[in-house]
Amino acid sequence: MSSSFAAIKPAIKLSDQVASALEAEIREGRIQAGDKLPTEAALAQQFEVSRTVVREAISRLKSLGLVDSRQGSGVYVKAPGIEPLHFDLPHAASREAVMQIVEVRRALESEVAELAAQRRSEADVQAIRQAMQRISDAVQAGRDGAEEDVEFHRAIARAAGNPFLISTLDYLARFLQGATRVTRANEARRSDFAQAVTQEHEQIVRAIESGDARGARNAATEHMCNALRRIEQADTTFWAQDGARLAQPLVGEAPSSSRA
Amino acid sequence: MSSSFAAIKPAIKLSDQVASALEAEIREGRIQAGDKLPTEAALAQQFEVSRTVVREAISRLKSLGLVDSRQGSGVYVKAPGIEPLHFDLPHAASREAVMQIVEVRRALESEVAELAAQRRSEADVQAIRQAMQRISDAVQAGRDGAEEDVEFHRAIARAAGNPFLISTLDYLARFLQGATRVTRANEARRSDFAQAVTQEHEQIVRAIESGDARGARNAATEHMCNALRRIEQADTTFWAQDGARLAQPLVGEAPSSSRA
DNA sequence: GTTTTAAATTTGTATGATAACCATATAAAC
DNA sequence: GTTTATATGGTTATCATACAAATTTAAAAC
Repeated sequence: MSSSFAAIKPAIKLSDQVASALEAEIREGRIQAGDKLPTEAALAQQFEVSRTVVREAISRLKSLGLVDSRQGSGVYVKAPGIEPLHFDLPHAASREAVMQIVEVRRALESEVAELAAQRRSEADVQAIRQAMQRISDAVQAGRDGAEEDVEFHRAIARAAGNPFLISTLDYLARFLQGATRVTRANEARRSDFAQAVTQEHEQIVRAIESGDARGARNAATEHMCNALRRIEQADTTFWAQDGARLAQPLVGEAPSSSRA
Repeated sequence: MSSSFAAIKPAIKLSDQVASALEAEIREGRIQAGDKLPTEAALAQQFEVSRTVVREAISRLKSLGLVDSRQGSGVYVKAPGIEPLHFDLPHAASREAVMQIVEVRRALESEVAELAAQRRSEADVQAIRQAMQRISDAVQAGRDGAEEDVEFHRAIARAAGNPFLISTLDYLARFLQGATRVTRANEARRSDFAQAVTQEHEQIVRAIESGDARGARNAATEHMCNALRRIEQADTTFWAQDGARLAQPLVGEAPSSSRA
C-alpha cells in the first residue's frame, strides 16, 4: 500500500449512460409529462446500442417512477411526484450532523409532547407507562434499553395522533440509532446519568397524563437539550474528526470484497 | 361510466413478479447482506422464466439499492440503507392531513426561528429582509406571492444554519404548496388578512434581528397557528370531504389515457 | 356514421451467441 | 518461497433475432 492509487473506473455501463441521458431529458423538461418517448427501437438506433440496453435503461426509469410503459403503446413520462426526503449518509454521520439532527428531533419531540398532553386517551397513557416500564426492565436485565427508549418515544408520538409526526420521527431515529446507543451505554456505566434520564421521562409522562400541554413541551425540550449535552460528552473515542463515520456496522455499504 | 367497474388486471408482468419475489427474499432476511444470490441462469431455471426477465428483475433491485452486480462475479445484496421518508399522497392530500402536516411544520418553523435568532449573520438578516420585500413586491404586482413566501421562510431556515431543518421543511413545503396557494389567494381578496400576515412576518424578522430567540420562536409559532386557522377558514368549496384530493394539477399522476 | 375486421406498431418475453470480467488453480521464472 | 505468467471455467454485459401480446391505426363492411 505504498502510494494508494485511486480505484480505477468501474467502466460505466452502457445502460447507465442511456438511463442518465434519458433521465436528464426528462428532468430538464425537454420531454414533458405525458409525452411519449421514442420507441425502444428508435432509441437503440439513436444511442447506437442494442435494444437490450435501452430496455434496461427504461427499466431504471420505471423504478425511479419517472416513466410508465404500456405494452403495445409506448413509454410515457409520468408527472413528477414529490421526491422523498433523504439525508445523505456521508454527511449525516459526522458528529456535527448528528447534533443538527437532534435539533430537528428536539423540535418535533416538543411538539409531540404538547399534542400528546392535549389529545392522549386513557389507552395512550397506559401504553406510555408500559413502554417506560420496559425501559427499566431492560436496564435491570443488563441491556442498554436503546430499543425500548425508541419505543417509549414512539408511544408518546402515537398519543399525539399525528401520523406524519410519527413517521418523520421514525426517520430521524434511524440516523440517531448509533448516537442513542452510545449515550445509553454511558448511562449503563453511570447510574446517576441513568437516573437523570428516567426522571426526565417521568416528568414528561406526568405532564402528559395531567394534560399539562406546556409542561409536557418544556419537559420534552429539556430532555432533548440534555440529550444533546450527553452526546457531546459521550465517549470521545467514539467520535473521530469531522468526516468520521458513525454506526458503520449499521449503515455501512456492502463489503467491497475485491476492490482494495 | 355506468356502474364503475373495478379496473381490470394490469396483467402483472413477469419481471415484476420475479423482482417482488427476490425483494421479499432479501427483506425477510432469507438472503443476508453480502450474500451472493444465484446466477441469472439458475434463477431463470428456478422461476421458469427466461434470463431476460431475471435480468430486468435484478435491474429493478439495483435501482432500489438492494443489490449490486459485479460483472464476472455475481450479484450481491447490499447492506440495507436507511429508506427515505415519504408521505403517501393519497392520504397526504386530505384536509385533515394538510392540517397535520402544518403541525409538523409549526414545530420546525418555531425551532428554526429560535435558532436563526441565535445564529443569524448580517448577511442572513439582509437576505431575510430582501425576501420579505419580494413578497410585498409580488403582491403589489397582483400576484399571490406564494413562491416568495416559501423563499422567505427558506431564508430564515438558512440563517438557522441547520441543513437538515432546511431539507425537511422543503419536503413539507411540497405538500403544503396547494394549501398556501389557497390561503394567499384569500389574502389577495382581503387586505386585512394580507396585512395580518405581513405583520406576523415583520414580528418574526424583528425578533431574529435583535437576537431575541424566545420572541422569534413565539412569533413563528403564532404565525403557524394563524396559518392553521386560515386554512380552516379557507374557501370551503376548495375542500371536499375527508378523502378529497388537494392540488391535483400539482401532484396528480400521469393522465391515464385509456383506462376508464 | 358506426361497427367490424385487418394490419401495423410497440412493448414483453424467449433464445442463443459473443465479449468483458472475475476468481482460482497451475505452471513457469526468478 | 515468492512472484509472475498462463490457463480455465464461471458470471455478468451486450448484441442480434425471433415471437407473443397488447395497443393503435386504418381499412372494410354495414
